[in-house]
Amino acid sequence: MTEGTSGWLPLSPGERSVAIEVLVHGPLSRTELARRLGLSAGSLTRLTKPLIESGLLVEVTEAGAPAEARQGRPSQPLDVVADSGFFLGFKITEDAVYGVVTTLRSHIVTRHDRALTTHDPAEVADVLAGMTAELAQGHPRLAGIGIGVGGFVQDRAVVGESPFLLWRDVPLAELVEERTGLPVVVENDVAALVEAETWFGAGRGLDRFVVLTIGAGLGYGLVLGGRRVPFAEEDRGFGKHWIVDSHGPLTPDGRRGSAVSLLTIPSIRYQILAATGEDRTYEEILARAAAGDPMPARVVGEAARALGTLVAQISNFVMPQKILLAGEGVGLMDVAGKTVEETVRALRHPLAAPVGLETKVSDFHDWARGAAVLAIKVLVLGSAEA
Amino acid sequence: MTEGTSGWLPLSPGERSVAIEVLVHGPLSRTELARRLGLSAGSLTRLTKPLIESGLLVEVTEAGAPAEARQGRPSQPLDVVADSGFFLGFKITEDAVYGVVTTLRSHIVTRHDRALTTHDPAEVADVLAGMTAELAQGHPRLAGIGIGVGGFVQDRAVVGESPFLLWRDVPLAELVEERTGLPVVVENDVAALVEAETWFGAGRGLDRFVVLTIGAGLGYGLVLGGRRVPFAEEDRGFGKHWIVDSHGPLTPDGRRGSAVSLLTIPSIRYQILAATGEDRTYEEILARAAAGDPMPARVVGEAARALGTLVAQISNFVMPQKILLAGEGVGLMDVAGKTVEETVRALRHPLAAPVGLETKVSDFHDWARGAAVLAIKVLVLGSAEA
DNA sequence: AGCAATTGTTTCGCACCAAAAGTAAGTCCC
DNA sequence: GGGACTTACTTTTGGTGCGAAACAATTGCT
Repeated sequence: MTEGTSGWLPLSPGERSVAIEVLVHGPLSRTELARRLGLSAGSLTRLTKPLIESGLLVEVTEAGAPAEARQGRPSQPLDVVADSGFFLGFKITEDAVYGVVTTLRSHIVTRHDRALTTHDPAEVADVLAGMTAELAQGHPRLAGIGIGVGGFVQDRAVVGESPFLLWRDVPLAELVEERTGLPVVVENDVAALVEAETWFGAGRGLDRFVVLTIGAGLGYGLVLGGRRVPFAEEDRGFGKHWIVDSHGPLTPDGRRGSAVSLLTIPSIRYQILAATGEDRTYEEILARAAAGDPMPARVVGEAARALGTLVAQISNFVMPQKILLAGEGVGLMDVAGKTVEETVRALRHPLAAPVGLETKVSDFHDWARGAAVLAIKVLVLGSAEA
Repeated sequence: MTEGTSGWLPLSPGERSVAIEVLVHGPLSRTELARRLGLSAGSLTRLTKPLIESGLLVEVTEAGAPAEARQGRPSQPLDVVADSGFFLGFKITEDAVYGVVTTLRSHIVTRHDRALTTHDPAEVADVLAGMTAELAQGHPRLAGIGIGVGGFVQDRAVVGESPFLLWRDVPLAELVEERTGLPVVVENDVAALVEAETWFGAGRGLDRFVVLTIGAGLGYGLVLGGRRVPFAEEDRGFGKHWIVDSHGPLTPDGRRGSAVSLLTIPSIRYQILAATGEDRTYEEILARAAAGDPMPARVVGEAARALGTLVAQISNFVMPQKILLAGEGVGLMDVAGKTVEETVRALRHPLAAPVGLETKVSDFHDWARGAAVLAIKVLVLGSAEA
């Protein structure tokens, strides 16, 4: 199962930086790489040679678009062989496991989900191993597995605490490794998504970047200096009960105007249920709000103002170049995006640089992809960062 | 003027890290340094030798307190020779220049101030050069000058924009260098103070740390991963008009509840003047508020709630281990510290880790000291970071 | 005195890199 | 169409910085 692909591991620091640069920023010539990495031309020859020999990189002929044919010897761009290795990403939720197979470039090749009927760690590991076996059939060159879990994860291996699975100190990486024989990386789901977006997504190349996810709960990830800032408390969920409006409506958790009670999907549905007695889906509520139905419009408007307040506060204190709104609950932006933007404007200095807001509706497969990207990051690049 | 002291420049990266560690964390043995820096024992012998020969470090005999006399060969702690070089720090305000002489350890040796009657760049540089000449009499071994200015500073050399001096693109470092013959580092005053506190002050050794200054204006500095996060907008003052309470009182700048209009000394004095017709000093207002005089108590309480809101929002999104409140306007904490803490508690999750609040009343000499520390950082350690 | 523990030093070899010189592969222009 | 030029890459060489391991120094303990 682990045939062949183990050839390009491990990488030296120099090789790693070359691999990352090509992986993230597409085909690049050696000279261009030397410029970006601050190395000499000679070093690039030395560093790229083993990467090409191991099959991770290839010289592409760029027959399609030579762009501007300049003077001198033509450059010889290098690119990663996207299918030189495949990675598995899993996202574990309360009642299902979502799995994807991705290339080195994090493109999703296959999806595969399975319901979860138990939370017993060994049985969950069995489920993951079973899904791995099935997915391995179509893609023999699996190089590693990434698993995203809501909760606090230690050392990218042990689930220290996961409230919804009722887990404490479960060595999930070990359990799955011994069943599959593949290297496994476990990480908090939000952290994995943030890493993925920083590398390949909305935060690519940015210095200051924030990810805010809205779904069953809220997620918050901060990237500064191009690196994710680790917050232990955050993964435990303590940090998220932001009070955005102490004059706001009283909501289920008994605290006025907390972001969780105003913004998350269950809270919005609960508010409608409590007010009208009708149990509507999130999409139905958004549609009615858009249509002008007063009650849903009020709840959605309140949520939009809460979101705008959060965005403004984040902008004020972190000053990101971009904020990515992700998760299943960002449909809000389609209906009430204008309210969000107005709220942000009202709470910021008129001369402050406008914050870039990007919305990305994501389903559970995107979370799984995030976990796969983390596996790529750790396994291909040798767990550079803690 | 620049005799002798130029011997220990420049340092290699390894030597630099050793110098910083000893400078910041006091006397350390070679073995201890090897442990902290992740280097081998042999490397420490190699790295410390030139530092000792140049006179920057010495082996101290620690005759005073051998603490626990353990088994084995006794360690040989190294310490910086604090008076192997002196540094000048200046803080330029609208109507005065404040100067200090500090040791390598940033202890203030001498203070010297002078009124500023002009804002012409050349004349200001003349004043700085004159003060330098006077201070150099008592301390011949001056190694460099640091200058803190409110406003936007480029490349630690050019004042790009300073509203209160009405400067644009003034090459202040160059002007002072050619008058004194000493190397000069110019930086935004808040940035310099943050660097100083991160190195030698409240933020020593912390990973996540925030500085909030209250005075004629507000200042905000963020340290993550032990490094200050640079915000270009921040230095321009755009980021600080945080709206902390959109239901708050209307204040001079025409926007409801901005932090500047609720918290800064001029704003508080203005509020009292507008309400009572009496022009009181900041200290008088605080004293009256403490005594229970309703009008000052209301204004001060409002300020305390605004400060608490800021602290809570910063805690929520940056999760610092400590927030330092500095500047001339933190006397507020003595009178209404309880209100601040209550506000913070009300706006955070009950299970969230409590944020460490530290208050430090600072005068303009502390700002000047911050500039001196930056000069130490850049000049001794070779401008490691941008 | 002998042994263990701990710190610091010396020596050696390896990994990595920059500089410089050399080679390859194209364009430009008379 | 053929030399001159330009740019990309490779090879060679030398230097730097580091770790590993052997060695020396200095103490406490028995």
